[in-house]
Amino acid sequence: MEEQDEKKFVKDICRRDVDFSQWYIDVIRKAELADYAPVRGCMVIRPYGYAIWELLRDALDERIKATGHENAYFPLLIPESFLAKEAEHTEGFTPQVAWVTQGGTEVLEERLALRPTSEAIICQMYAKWIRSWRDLPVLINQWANIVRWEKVTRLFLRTTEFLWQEGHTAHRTDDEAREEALKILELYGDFMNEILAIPVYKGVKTDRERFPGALQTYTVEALMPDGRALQTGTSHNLGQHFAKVFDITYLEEDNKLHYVWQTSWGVTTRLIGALIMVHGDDAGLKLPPRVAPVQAVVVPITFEKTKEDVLAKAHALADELEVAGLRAKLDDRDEYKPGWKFNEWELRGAPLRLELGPKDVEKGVVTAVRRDTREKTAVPRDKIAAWAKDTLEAIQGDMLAAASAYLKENTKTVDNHDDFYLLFEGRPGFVRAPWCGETPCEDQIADETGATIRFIPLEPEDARGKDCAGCGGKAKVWAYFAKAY
RNA sequence: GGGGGCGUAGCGCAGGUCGGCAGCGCGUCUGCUUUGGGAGCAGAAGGUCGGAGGUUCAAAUCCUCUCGCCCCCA
Repeated sequence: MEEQDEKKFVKDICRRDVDFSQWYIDVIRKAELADYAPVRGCMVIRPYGYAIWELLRDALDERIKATGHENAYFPLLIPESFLAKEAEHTEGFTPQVAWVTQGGTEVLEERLALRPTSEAIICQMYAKWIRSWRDLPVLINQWANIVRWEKVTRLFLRTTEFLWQEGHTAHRTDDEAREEALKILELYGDFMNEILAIPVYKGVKTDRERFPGALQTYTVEALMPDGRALQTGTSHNLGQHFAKVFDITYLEEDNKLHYVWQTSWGVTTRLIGALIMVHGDDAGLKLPPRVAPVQAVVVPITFEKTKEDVLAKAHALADELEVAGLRAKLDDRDEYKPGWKFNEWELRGAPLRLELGPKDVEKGVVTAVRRDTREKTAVPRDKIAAWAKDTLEAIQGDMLAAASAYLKENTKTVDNHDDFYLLFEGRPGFVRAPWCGETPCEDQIADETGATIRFIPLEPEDARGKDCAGCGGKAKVWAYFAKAY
């Protein structure tokens, strides 16, 4: 009976345990977050989905600025010769670059790349702008669109064009650049915890997974409910590779020319994909209050005789919540019944639903329902704003706690080859295992199990004395493996 | 890189083997009755069957070419 009721709530969404990818696509389309565009691999982010993006973008932007960074904007088009300067970078990105070869009727002398990332064009400008040690550090971020010609696409997770934020900084010393890269990693982690309610691991990428052209790539990794890891952010310590090829030099206090030390870092609209997967359930989307476009939806329950009165009171309720600083919305559409609205707002992930009908009015209460627990509470009308504020905070915390518990439960440790391979016959989540540190071994593990090293912890854990879970040789460190998106 | 599926009304699809009036469900619109977990009745609108060419008295259907999209596996 219980289960039947559960199913009745939503039609048209595939159950998560039946087909997770189908569920993911269904939620995106039914909640109107995005739609396929009539262009290969591209999507349209619809108003509701874009509202989520704006909320998380603004929250992140605030943190980026609070740490001394400024926003700027660089061109979409990058001349081929710029892109070709850093060899490893070029090799890494050329398979994915889209080109402009013609302007109007004129064939271009040099093709222009649609930026797959902006190091090339930004470094070119930094070479011009940076003259003296007094110009450093340069701390610039840009919000932009990116084009990467991916073979396989998936809404929000991998599309030909996507939105992101990319920070590009230049520093006087190696240490300062490393500190910057780590500071941003920390910032990303906190942001995902506090705003998105997504717990993450922070760590370093192995050589195999490093950003093309970087000295070191730091990563933020989350776990999806299907047991696959998703990289939700990266921060690169670029060293002096780019400085040397783009000739970004400055005059130090010692009156000598030095190359700058650089970082770059970014997160993308992929975060919305993570939000959907980490928190969603069979009823649809479940948004953490801090990024919910509608935090509290007011649904009036109207009957003919009391309609006018209830509607007026519902209106007043929504207004009062807005004044109290909540993103509240009155759903007074006449053409849908309350039951329909309940389902729709659950599907769209609104954290709180406030029902107001004649019985509530009579008793002086509002019937409040939490999206995350479906818990129903009769809240005294005069206390509703304060209650809603507190409850939204509680929901935010509870959602993080639930996701953290899942991450913890699905992080396992094994210390030998057999257990390791056995685990990866399924999708065990993160697996912590001893590793020898050799790329060929890592390649072989990837070939045989489909799992890759997602990260090595920032404080490497000594695994000497153990055998490598892959090749059986002498292990050096504990690495975290997972099958990834 | 390999494999598979699809293109017909806004959305989801049937029809295709066997050529013969362009269909169904949902949605939309109008009206009335309704409204505490996806309402009911009555009526209406909506089409270059992805595109081009061919066969035929006749093509969504058969043939050739072509464009596009999606999914799965590595």
